[in-house]
This record gives sequence, C-alpha cells and structure tokens, in this order.
Amino acid sequence: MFPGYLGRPMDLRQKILNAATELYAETGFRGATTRQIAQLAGVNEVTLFRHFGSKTALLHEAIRCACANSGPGNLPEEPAHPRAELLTWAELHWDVLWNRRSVIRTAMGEIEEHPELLPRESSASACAGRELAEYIERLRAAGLARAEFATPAAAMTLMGTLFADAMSRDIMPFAYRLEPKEAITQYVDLFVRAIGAEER
Amino acid sequence: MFPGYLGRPMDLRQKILNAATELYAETGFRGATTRQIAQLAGVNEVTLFRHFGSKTALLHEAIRCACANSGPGNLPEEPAHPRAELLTWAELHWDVLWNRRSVIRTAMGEIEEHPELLPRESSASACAGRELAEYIERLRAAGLARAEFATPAAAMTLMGTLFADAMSRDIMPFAYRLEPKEAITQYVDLFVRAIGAEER
DNA sequence: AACGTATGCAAGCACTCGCTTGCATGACCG
DNA sequence: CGGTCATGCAAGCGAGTGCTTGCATACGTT
Repeated sequence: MFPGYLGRPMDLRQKILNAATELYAETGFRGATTRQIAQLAGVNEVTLFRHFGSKTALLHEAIRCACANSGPGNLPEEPAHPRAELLTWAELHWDVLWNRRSVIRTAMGEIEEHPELLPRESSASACAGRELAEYIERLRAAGLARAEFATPAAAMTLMGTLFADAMSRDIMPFAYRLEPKEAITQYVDLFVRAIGAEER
Repeated sequence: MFPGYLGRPMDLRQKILNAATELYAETGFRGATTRQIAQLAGVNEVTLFRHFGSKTALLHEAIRCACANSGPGNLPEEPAHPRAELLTWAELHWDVLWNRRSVIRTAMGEIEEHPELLPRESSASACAGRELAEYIERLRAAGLARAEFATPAAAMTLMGTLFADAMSRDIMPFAYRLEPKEAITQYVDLFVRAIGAEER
C-alpha cells in the first residue's frame, strides 16, 4: 500500500480514533457513520472493523480517550493567595471545558441512550471537582475562608458557573456580554467574596 | 374510524407533538424515527406526514413548543429581602430546568447539526437571565447589593450554577451530595454574600 | 526469494429510514 | 341520502447503514 502521503504514517489506529471523535462530536453516535469516519481518517471502511471489531467498540474507545483526565490541577497544597490561586485554576479549568465543549455536549445529550459513557469518578471534571473541594477545605482550615457554607455546594458553585459558561457561550452569545477572560475574573472575584476569602 | 379509546380523543395533533418531544428527548433527532413517534402517539405513520409534511417540520414544531417561555418570573419590582426573594426565584428556575433537562441536554448536544433550534433571545432561559440581571440592578440601585461586580457576570454565576446542577445532578450523582433543596439554599446564600446583599 | 501481515478495493447482504401511493372505512354535514 | 374529510392499512421505493467476504497488493522479516 501507499506509505501514506505524509512522511511518517502516524499511527493509523490513532488517526481513526481522532476522526471518530471529531465526527461523534459533530453528529453524535448515530450520525457518525463508519463510512464517514473512514473517509475522514483517510482509510478504508473495512479497516475500522479489522481494528476495532464494531462501530460501537470504536466509538467507545474514542470517547473514553477524548474524556480522559488531563492530569492533576494546579491548586497549591498550602494556600496563600486564594484569589490569585483560584483565578489560575479557573482559567485552566475553563480552557479544558471550552476545548472539549463539543464532545461534552454531545455526550451529555446522548447519555440516556448510552449511559456507558457516563463520566466516572475518575473523569476529568470529577477530579477537578474533588481538587477544588479539597482546596476550599484547606482554605477554611487556614482561616482564609471565613464565611459559613457547605463545601460541596461552594465547589459546585464555581464549577457550575465555569461549566455553564464554557458550554453555552458559543450558542447563546447574547447572554455572555463579557469576554471569557474578563468573565472568569468576575466569577472568581464573586466566588472569593462568597466564601469570605477576600484579602484585607 | 374509532372515536379513540378515551372519551374525548384529545387533539391528535397535540398527541403527536407530545410523542415526538418525548422520543426526541430520549433519542435525539436521528433516533426519533417516524415509525416510533407514530406508535407512541397511537397513530398511523402516514398521519404524521399528512399533518406536518415531514419529520423535520414535525420535530421543529414539537421542540419549539417544548422550549417555549413559561411565563414571567417572580422577582419583585421593589426588592426588600434579597435572600428570600432570590431563593424563591432560584427554586422555581431550577424546577423548570430540572423538568426539561432531558430535552435541553439533547438539544444542546445537537446544536451544531440543528442550529435552527438555538435558544432565541425570547427563550425561557434568556428571559430568566434578563429578569435576574434587572433585579440585581434594582438591588444595587436600592443600596442592597453593596459589593463591586459586573451585573452580567453576577447573573450568569447564579444562572450557571443552577443550570449545571439541573443538567448534571442525575448523571453525576457522586458530585452532588446535597439534596436539591438544600443545595439551592446554599447557592443562594453564597450568591447573596458574593454580591454583598447580606441583611444585617 | 519466501512468507506473514496489514491494508486496499469491490461487491454485496439484511436491515432501517423517510416518504409516497392507492384504497378502504368511518365520522360529520347538508 | 350523498359527499367530503380525516384516518387507517398495506405495500413499496430509493437511499443509507453496519458489517462481511474474497481477492489483490505492498511492506518487513527472515
């Protein structure tokens, strides 16, 4: 066969998985047909089945890869400046959500049909949530969060705000008048005040 | 034909629209086949086409109905007790989102394929967002929100938190340890503090 | 050179989908 | 009664869809 129009042929398997993920994000499970995936990957349709056995198996592997944890976050063990630390974390977390918004939306929309794709406790968002909650606990322990609140709810407040922003910003532009960066700064400022962590 | 197994036959058109909405919420645009919709509505498949012309037209009408605005909210013109007023509003808004979570998730997941279904500025959530923003402005004008913040971002904070909760609670149960009612109370308390509206 | 492996290509199969057609039947109305 | 209208039913058509089979071709290893 052709050695591939590029110098090194880049693992075929990975090329197929990428194509599958992209098509899935755009058109969902039903919409991503094996013929289209093959074409986008520049590969014959039969190859999909020889590699993965079935469309279902292929898509499962593709999506699981696409939603894998993206590594530990960046919240310090010993909090010192809540606002700055939370801002860094929030920007990073928002970026991850924003870049994957298409797959995430599709997967959420089809979760009742494909519960196998349910985010597990080890998923990226679940990890981020735990990290944030633990950080908040450390803040409180260090006397840096002086307000009264339930930690899980507080964590979900910031997580949810970022999540909703990243998922809705491009489809409801009229509701988001601030640029992402500016908006995130505002979210964090509001959050810092909500948990009583203003520096003074 | 049979007069319907029920006393009054309940507008056929509406029965079809309901079935279409239900199936769409479960299986999406592609997944909701005309044969299934017809069966669920207890109607012959041909009838769908005679009434609506095409599957596309049918689903568009069905979804547009399902996402229609649910009437004006309940935020007072003249704010007096921010916490109580926001709590009532938040519980009502969360209920709306929770009840429609299935359709909303599906529609969001397919928005790139079907942008016609984009929530317009007159949609329920858009209206709720504007209402909340205007209410916050009134709070500020009345000296009841003493913190410094950008109103749009503040509104999106509470809206986003409620949205994320209603959309994710059933599919990421491990992330939501508080019962809905308790969680919403916490969200509102945190929000009230964030905008500096604690009563004292 | 010989062989195993990975891929391509063409054809096809059984099935589903949206949609149409033709005809029968019952409900309502003048 | 006769006529129109809404609906049901059966059949089918053309276009996909997931997946399989058979065969040819190229590469790497020995």
